[in-house]
Amino acid sequence: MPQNSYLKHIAYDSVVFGFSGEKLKILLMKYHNTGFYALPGGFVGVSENLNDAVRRGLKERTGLDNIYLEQFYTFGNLERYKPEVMQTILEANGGLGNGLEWLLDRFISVAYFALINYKDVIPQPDALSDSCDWYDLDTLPTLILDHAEIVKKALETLRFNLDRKLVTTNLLPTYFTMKDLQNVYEAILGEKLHRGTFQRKMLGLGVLKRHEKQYTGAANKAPFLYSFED
Amino acid sequence: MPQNSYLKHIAYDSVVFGFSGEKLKILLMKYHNTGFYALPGGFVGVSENLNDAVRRGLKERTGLDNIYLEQFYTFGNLERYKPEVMQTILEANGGLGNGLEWLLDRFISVAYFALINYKDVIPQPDALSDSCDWYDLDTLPTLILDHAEIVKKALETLRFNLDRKLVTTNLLPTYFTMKDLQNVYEAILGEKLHRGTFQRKMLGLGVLKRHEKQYTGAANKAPFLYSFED
DNA sequence: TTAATATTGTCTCATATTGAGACAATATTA
DNA sequence: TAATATTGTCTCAATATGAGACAATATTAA
Repeated sequence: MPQNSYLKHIAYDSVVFGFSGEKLKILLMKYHNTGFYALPGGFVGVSENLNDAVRRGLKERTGLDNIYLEQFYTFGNLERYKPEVMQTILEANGGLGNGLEWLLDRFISVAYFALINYKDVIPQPDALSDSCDWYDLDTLPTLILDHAEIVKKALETLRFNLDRKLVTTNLLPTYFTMKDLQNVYEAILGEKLHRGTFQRKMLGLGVLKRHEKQYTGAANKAPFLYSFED
Repeated sequence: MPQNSYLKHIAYDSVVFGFSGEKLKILLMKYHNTGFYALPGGFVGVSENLNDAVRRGLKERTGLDNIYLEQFYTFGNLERYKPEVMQTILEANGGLGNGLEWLLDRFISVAYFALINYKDVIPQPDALSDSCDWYDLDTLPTLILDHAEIVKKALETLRFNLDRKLVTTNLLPTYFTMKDLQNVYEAILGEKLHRGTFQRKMLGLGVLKRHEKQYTGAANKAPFLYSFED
């Protein structure tokens, strides 16, 4: 794609949350030959909606359409302008002179978080990256630029909105148990919740549909499966 | 300022809320010879933090420093790219050829809302505008581009966060009565609140400091004045 | 000087919500 | 058939909320 196909100075970064069943994880890219870890991000086509650009990028990394996506902040501090970082990445990938000099400019980044069903995703690296993989939120590697701050703010926003909207079902498969749902809440909030109270509250929302029981073979009463009422 | 002093494609718009004592109002600019109304906005210097650019712009319009400011969304749809609007504005101000052609490009706009004490402000127009003045939120004129949508989202965000943070004191003078505070809440929420319950809740937060009574000359019990506990 | 009036600060009471534990129901294994 | 772990639901106390009631004023009218 020729360089003038993207808007200058504007980037996006996405914090893709997944839930393994125990822990919250996010997707990180590792760049070729640099040891640099970064959030999956990209640029906005000159004839493309900002939100569409982010969905396009997520589709490339995760293969998923119709992802739950929320824009939460735009980072525009000067401290995030470190051309030497991008220079290193480009040099590790065959150097400049490929019409990629525009990447060395200052960028303002619009940040989004996505909530997706961990098991549906096979992460895909891009041309500049060795890998795109899941990392535990509580043991992340060092990230480039201000990406650690972006992750922090994403989690804060998610927590802040948790009791306003039932978004956590996006982190689970279509059918899930009440315990699965509680595990997601506890992973996001970082604290234990009372089982009876949690169950009462979730059922009280009136948006969960109860299905048949899930017989796992465990030596105990089988839990109901639920789905999100659409 | 030469054109290359600003980052291309990036703008900001600000929804400045003030409270007249009865109604919520916002600041609007009216452009010379066009009848166009718009939110106060601006651009980001190449060596300037995004947040600082917004504070600089607000300082020019309101004369105020240390304003309560919150970034709430970044608007990047293609539909907001209407170069003919900016062209009309520029032609009404002496035409192009002044090195202002970059204003005809596509812009992504980072939107902020500010909460300020209405009485502290003497609105100041800029070079392109006839006026910068307060308008009732419920009887706004037609705004350019997507500015009506920006206002709508600003109000939604303000409402959504209203019971999480005590931000409304930013809309009042240093000393205010409980009724003043309740009026602000009612104006933002668009509904009446029960007096006793409201008072109990606000005092229960433990962040209001009670001062002497306010004797206004009205034929009734004088209310206490409060300030925000810092 | 006293009564009338509007508004305030606070209280009470009914209702709703929340936090924490208790208990029966069950799906499996010993 | 008993033991065990976990689930669904209930109960009860503690808290919070919604709505009205009432005494305490600051002023005006009589």
